[in-house]
Amino acid sequence: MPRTLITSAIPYINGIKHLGNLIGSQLPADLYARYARARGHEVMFICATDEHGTPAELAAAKAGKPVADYCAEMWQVQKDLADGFRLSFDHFGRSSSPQNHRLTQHFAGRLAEAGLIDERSSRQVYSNADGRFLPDRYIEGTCPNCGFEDARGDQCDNCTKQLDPTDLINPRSTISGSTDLEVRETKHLYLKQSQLKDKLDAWIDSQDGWPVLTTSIAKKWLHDGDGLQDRGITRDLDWGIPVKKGDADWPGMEGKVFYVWFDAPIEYIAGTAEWAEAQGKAEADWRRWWRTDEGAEDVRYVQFMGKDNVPFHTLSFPATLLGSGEPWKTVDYLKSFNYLNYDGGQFSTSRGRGVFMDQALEILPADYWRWWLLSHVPESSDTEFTWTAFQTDVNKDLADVLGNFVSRVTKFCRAKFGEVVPEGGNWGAQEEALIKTLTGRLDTYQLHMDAIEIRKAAGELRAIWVAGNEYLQEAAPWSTFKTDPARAAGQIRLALNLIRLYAVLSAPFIPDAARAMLSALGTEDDAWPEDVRVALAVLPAGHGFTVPDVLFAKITDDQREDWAERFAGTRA
RNA sequence: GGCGGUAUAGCUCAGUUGGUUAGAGCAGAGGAAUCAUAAUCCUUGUGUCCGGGGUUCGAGUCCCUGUACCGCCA
Repeated sequence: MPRTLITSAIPYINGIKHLGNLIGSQLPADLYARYARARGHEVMFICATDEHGTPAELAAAKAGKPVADYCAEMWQVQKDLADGFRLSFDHFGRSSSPQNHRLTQHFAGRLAEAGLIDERSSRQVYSNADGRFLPDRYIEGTCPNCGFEDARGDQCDNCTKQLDPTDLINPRSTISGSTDLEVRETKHLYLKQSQLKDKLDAWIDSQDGWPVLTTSIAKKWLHDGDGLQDRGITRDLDWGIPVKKGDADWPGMEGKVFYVWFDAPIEYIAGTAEWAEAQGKAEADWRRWWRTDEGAEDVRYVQFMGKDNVPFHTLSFPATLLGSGEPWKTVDYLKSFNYLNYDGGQFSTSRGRGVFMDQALEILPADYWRWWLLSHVPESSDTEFTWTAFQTDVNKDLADVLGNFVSRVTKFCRAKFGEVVPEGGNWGAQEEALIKTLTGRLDTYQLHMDAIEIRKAAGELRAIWVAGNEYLQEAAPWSTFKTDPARAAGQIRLALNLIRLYAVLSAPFIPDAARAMLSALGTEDDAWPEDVRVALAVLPAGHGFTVPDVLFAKITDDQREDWAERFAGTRA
């Protein structure tokens, strides 16, 4: 049995994500996980929340809560929304878990032993009032260059000159507004990525068939300018994973934590360890997914992420894994996405522009969003979400082509034969032609899904739905029924089986509707078709069914206008 | 300022390593059917493939250049 490890980029903890974030990693990852399971793979699908760092601390402070409490609450919120979208994670973890603490410290220790970590001193701004060091963007002051009063610590937005926080005149903390700041000497750990440059370069060259987007971004970081730079992996914060060398203390690093980008990808591994604990499994049960010396040599590991995350997954995280000198599983295929734009502009979390995950589920069932987003996933370039396109596409594809097919077949059968699969009639040329068409299209569909060519797969699935309508149109059971009822019965028996086949093939995209279809047909048989001819005979004559409710109600013009207005501006 | 991406039918997008009359879905037009969520099916595209150069027997597809939009970085 093939084994597939799937991870989705982990969403940051502060706040609810918008649809652009969803389609950029979690949703396509879920599609692939569902498909792989349906094809009989043993799948481990991991996601988590990314909880450390200054933004989380500030969001918690704003909410008036301890950061740990805030993160726990927001984790639950994100977990519920993931469930709402039917994201089928085997585990949805937290980067703040004990497992991640241990693993992160372990990796740091291994890297130190390998001579890949440097201690370097730097001068940074400390705020006495806030009791903390301030990252560049949390310091503002007057620009020494142009006199602009709200220049940030890293750059003046007025004259665009790059700044060092210590250059600012009358600097102040943007957290508290305090001007009681001083410059302190502080030591930090740096991961010597530059020493791993050739190894990473060779590793990327050894990958076959990665999307151009992925490799071009990685190559640029490797070769641009002075090449891959060393990166600081620690911070002067309270909230995070304490700096340790494995189990041992790290002299000089007391009170410091690892920087969020260092521990976040390690959470993929830790999340699998969390899964094992939650399932009451042994250590070996998760290690067989991640250690090539403990059973992971036959695992295929696929990552999903937006293009902004590519450098971390092609360089930083592999640097951690390869640099450890241990046989950890590295990614085999990295699927990256462009951005989804909203109605002529960007989705914006800060301005509340666009549709957020909670709002989306308030107005429509998950399947509507899943279908539209997946069939328009920004694979080769940025894509545009517009309400009119959403309305016409969803109405056409889901309501008219698929939903109405189910409706017309089941209702016709009920009217002429009752709610039971009718008996009689044999397959003729039309049926043979349909089987031939479907066999070819199924083959293509699988090819696209295997290659994670999502838009093409969606197009093929839609064509499979259309083939059913074409068949009905040609077979015209409403017509044959008048002259040859047995023939009509045979046609409808085939059409009812077609509904079951559609449920199975569509389930990765629209799991709820798929379940509703199977349920209406009174069957649990959701086996992936090995042979179309056989699959179209699963429901035998005499098998009872019920006419389901409308699968997909259409989106009305009023709804569309209402939503377009509601989500255009600021989030309530 | 540096870097990257994108510019293809009214709209959203496909177009493998350059090769014959540039495609799909939607929208539009015409027709068929009437089982169905007024849902389906068939037919229908005279597009300067952003502009300008160049390489080539041949370029949407490669090179140079200009323009527009969008990101990323410091």
